[in-house]
Amino acid sequence: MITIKDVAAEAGVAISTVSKVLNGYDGVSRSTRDKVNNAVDRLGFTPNAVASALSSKQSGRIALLLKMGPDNSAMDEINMRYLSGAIRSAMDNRLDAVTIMHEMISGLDKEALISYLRSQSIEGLIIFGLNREDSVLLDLISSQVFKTVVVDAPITNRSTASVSIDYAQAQYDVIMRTFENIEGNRILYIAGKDSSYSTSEKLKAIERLDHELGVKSRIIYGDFSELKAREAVFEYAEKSDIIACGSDLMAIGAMRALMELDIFKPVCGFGGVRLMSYAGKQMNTVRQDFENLAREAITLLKDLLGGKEGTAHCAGYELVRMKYADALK
Amino acid sequence: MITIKDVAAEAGVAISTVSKVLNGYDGVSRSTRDKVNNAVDRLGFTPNAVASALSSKQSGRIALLLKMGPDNSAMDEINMRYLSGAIRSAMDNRLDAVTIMHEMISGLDKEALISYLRSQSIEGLIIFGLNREDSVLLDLISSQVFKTVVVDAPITNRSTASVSIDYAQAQYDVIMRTFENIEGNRILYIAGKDSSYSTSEKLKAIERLDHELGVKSRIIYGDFSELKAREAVFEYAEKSDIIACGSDLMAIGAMRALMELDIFKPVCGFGGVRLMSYAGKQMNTVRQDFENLAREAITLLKDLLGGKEGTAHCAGYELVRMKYADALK
DNA sequence: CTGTTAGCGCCTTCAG
DNA sequence: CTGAAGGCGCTAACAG
Repeated sequence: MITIKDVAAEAGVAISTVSKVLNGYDGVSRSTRDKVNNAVDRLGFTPNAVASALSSKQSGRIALLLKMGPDNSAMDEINMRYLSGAIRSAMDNRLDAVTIMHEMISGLDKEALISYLRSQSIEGLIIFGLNREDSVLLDLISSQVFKTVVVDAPITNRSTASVSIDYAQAQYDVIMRTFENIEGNRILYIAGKDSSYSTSEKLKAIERLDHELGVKSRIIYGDFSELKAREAVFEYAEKSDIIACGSDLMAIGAMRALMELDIFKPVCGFGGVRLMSYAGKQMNTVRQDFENLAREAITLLKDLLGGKEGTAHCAGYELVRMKYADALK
Repeated sequence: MITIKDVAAEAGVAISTVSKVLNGYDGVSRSTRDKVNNAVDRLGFTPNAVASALSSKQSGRIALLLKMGPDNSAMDEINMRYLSGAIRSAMDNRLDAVTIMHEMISGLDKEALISYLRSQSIEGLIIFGLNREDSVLLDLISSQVFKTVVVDAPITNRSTASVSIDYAQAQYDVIMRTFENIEGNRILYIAGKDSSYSTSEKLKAIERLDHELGVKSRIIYGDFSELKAREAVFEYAEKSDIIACGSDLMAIGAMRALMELDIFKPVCGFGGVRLMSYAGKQMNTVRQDFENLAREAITLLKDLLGGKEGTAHCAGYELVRMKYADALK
């Protein structure tokens, strides 16, 4: 293995000088910088990240915490988008991202978790899919031991930032669009989970609709399950004019149920996953750019690691209409 | 941060002794071992993996190479299964897994890639989704610079092992089952990609059917695309008795096309992803246990890192019939 | 602007 | 069976 020492010798300078140019510090003349860079190229030197981490006490390692959830393809699709965005962005930011599934650490208490993360030299965390039931994680966040970015939950403190879209507005928008050309004002809202932060936000949209437009809404918790959404539709569809769902997967379940009942009611979803194309009819949904959300999360984390304070950020979304053709690329 | 030194002091022994019990070496008396372990617990010590890696020159880091492929949920589902299995298993084996997407390194030539992986202190690779067109990776494998396990491609050498299911047999089995109660022997086989190793294997099943049963088969390359499978069906379904597809996604496309044509032909897929439930009718498919495949890959890699030679391994599969209810959990 | 010199935390011979 | 000592490759003051 060829080391910084070899480079120094090759370039005819001191070891620390090499380190400086490698790390982009200033205080090195143009000419020595060139000498060093040439030596690096000539020798095909690549710095040893481990040694660097040990020495600088900065590993640049971050953990991506994903929730796999009960097996379903929609969740997989979303997680994959998150991952893809986060990993790429981490690479661009010279951060070293390891991914961890919630279940892998679900047995640990706060102390054990901290100790585990420390032993992995993890400096920062990005938490996807956090909800109010994740008490250990919530504690971890308040402890402020690690710099963390929470995606889709409005939690911040000095070392915690958050990103998400404006769920209340997005949910409002997609329902409004779905109301176009519809008579009636009874909405069956199939919400996600009580413990989900985004679900609470989305429910604000329903409240707002109630007040602003005198909409009559019935709220059922579908727990993000296709099956439960299906059952809700069997039970309440007749008495509703539109069916709004807190997730695309539930929208699929709802649409399938309607088809079996052989009645038509407009349905809207939330998320914008390709899977939705399989619902059977085209539907409105809110498309979240999951990759971008992850990228923003990385940027925020980088800032936190750089010493900035945590803040809440808002990402964009888009209203779209998905149909089977969307699945065909 | 509390170090091995503190533990040594607390336990009243030398640093090296602590190191030994930590790493499970023998040559330490039962009583000192206990003293050390107690000290570790009392202090809540967790070893610093970075220092350990630097010192031992064994990072225990492996890279998981995933191919995201053109956006589709089936691929996401499979990748997520692979990842989930690999990451968990890596954790159990005290390996540190980082995931890398093929596209992130697609611009690099062999040298640059080696240098990149080296700089990340990566010792081993697990490559998912390799095909004959990935020349840089193929070169990397033959160079034997890293211990690597290839999933789903029969490549081995002294430092390369492989795992996959017996595609030829599995494809044969699922087609045979689909032939049950069907008259006729004309099969439309929608294959994956020419450059895919598993596709070649699956095609052997067709050959075998031709010889053994006098089946008349027409082979079309669908490139794993739902759309292409759909088009193939529009063109050739009438002249076929069953339609066998090299992937579930293509099977979905095929089934949808049949429904639009309003004719019925049995269809079978391959993979066993939940997504298949959305095809519209129940279908036979080969269910691969992707998580397990990944776990086996990790085990093999661990062996390779431990000095064993590379070998080819075979994993199991199962024939199943998927229907919409499967999507409902 | 450049070079010298301590460590970072742990592993690993090699004496004792 | 235990302890002392010398690195691993790099960073970061601190002199020069």
